[in-house]
Amino acid sequence: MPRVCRAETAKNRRAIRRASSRLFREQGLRASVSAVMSAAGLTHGGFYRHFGSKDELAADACAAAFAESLARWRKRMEGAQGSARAALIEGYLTPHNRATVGAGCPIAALATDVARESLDKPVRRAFGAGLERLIATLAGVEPRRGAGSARTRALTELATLVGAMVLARATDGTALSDEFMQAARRSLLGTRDHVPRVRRPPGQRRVRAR
Amino acid sequence: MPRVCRAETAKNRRAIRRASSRLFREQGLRASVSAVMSAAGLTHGGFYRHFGSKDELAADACAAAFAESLARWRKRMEGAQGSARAALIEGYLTPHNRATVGAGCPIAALATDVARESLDKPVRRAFGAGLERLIATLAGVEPRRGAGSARTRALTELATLVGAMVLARATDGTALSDEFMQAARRSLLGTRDHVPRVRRPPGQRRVRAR
DNA sequence: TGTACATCAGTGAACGCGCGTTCACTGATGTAC
DNA sequence: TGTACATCAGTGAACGCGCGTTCACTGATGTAC
Repeated sequence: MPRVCRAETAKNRRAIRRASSRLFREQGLRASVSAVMSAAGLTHGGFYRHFGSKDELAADACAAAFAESLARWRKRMEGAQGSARAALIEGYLTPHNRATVGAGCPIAALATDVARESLDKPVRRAFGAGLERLIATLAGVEPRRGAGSARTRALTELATLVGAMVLARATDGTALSDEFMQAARRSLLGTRDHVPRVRRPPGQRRVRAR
Repeated sequence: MPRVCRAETAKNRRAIRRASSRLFREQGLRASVSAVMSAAGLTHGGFYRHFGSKDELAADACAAAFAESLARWRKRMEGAQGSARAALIEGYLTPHNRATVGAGCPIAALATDVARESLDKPVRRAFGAGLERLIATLAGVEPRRGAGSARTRALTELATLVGAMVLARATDGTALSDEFMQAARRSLLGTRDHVPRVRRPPGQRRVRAR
């Protein structure tokens, strides 16, 4: 079935973007063009009508994954009863998120793959840009606490979240996997057995870690 | 040159182990058998005299990388003037460590790859076993601080270290990369702009977090 | 210690397979009149 | 609005290449006597 109408073409492009965004997160950047096209319901030959190269697709898929992630973060923050920060953290460190790599955080899924790409690859720019947006969101989530350190705190919290998720996934199926997620939740949300005395801003919801 | 003496065979096996341990960390588990053998100074055909499969090699290489890492941690702890914990953290979050993936922490290098392997692959057991040993080391580093939470603290600290390193590598070449390492160092070592009042055990060296 | 021979570590070609990319082809779509 | 035709989205075969693994071969090593 050759030559498809413009609306159909646009729909197919979105399908390729969506499929690649999922498959790259699940399998890494080595997920094949054929697999992506097949998941989008097309044959591999038509790929180059939509993207100039696999590298270009990787950047596009990465950007799409970050956009999706950012939208989810914002939704969680807005829907939070009490601390938006706690809502983000609790929403992140869940067994469901651990299991659904293809729909989850692109940082935890792709950071190592991106690190292995050479510095001029387009996926690096897409990753960096998406990352900066998530950092800004996380840094802005609770404007209190000492001067210029909101960003520093956000960077560390993100590192802890991503590290815990990556480690939980690498140890999936063992008790250690749950331990990583619980430990990070407790530490970040300040349950008493980890950080003894946390000064909690008044009016903030007391969060149960676990 | 066929049939080599036993000492030579053992030496070659060590060369394969060393090369694979480095290449897997650098390129991921998709580093090829040919590349490994070539880096070990051999041709690819002889590989199966040493290992039953690439999966078996991956497990062996992973175990070797963890052994190397554990030895380095212990050395740092013993050589520390002041806080052993601070020595570990400062030794981990360095530009040198960020640049030398092939000789560095196997967790930061391989966790995502391991997470993508199916649960029955031997590399998962090797990874889990090595990880537990590093966790035990980190948990035992400072026996103080509230009852059963040494392990919980170690798990979170490891997540933060690994997350910061992975993120620093993914953003290598940008200012953000250094920021990740500095933020994690400050947070973990308790410089005042992040965690306001840390009770420092007496006699412990005051650490500059850059 | 010396000799005869089986063993087996390493070589390099070959296997079937999947990769990223190219290309001739198709015919419905979009456009010029 | 209708007609003629150029465009181009999608197909499927093909390209050169590298993958993990196998195998016939080699000859120095290790062993049995």
